[in-house]
Amino acid sequence: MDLFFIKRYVKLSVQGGDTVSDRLRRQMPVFPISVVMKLTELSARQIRYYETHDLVTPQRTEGNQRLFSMNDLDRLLEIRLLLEKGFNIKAIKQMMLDTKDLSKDEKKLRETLYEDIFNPNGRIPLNRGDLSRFYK
DNA sequence: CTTCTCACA
DNA sequence: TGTGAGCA
Repeated sequence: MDLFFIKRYVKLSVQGGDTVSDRLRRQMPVFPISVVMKLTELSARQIRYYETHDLVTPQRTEGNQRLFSMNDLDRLLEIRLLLEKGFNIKAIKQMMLDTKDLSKDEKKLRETLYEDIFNPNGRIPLNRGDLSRFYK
């Protein structure tokens, strides 16, 4: 299945509003790894591997089984997209870090980066210098 | 039967 | 990253 189709589908479910209940709904741990595998087309190995790198943080059941939320799902789809764009885990980790403690210029650059990267037909019109900051 | 962790002919 | 062992 086309990644952008899946992503759009998930986005519809993920979007919703910005009310407290909406946020809670997006954080609700409901998907077992088998469902996440099908929706993201990632292997269980990959999904668990990304968790060890703190790219996603699914909750656990009493039996220690992972339960993913809508947010987790959306995040995994972004990871896969970035992977297909040729970024490695370290780079992706840098890009997906919380942006709250970044400078204005840094935020602006990151926004531009994301717009380019997540454009279905888009290339990544960047200088090596711009990109290298994510490979530290 | 599904998922988990760990380890590597 | 894949894959299989051995549990829960």
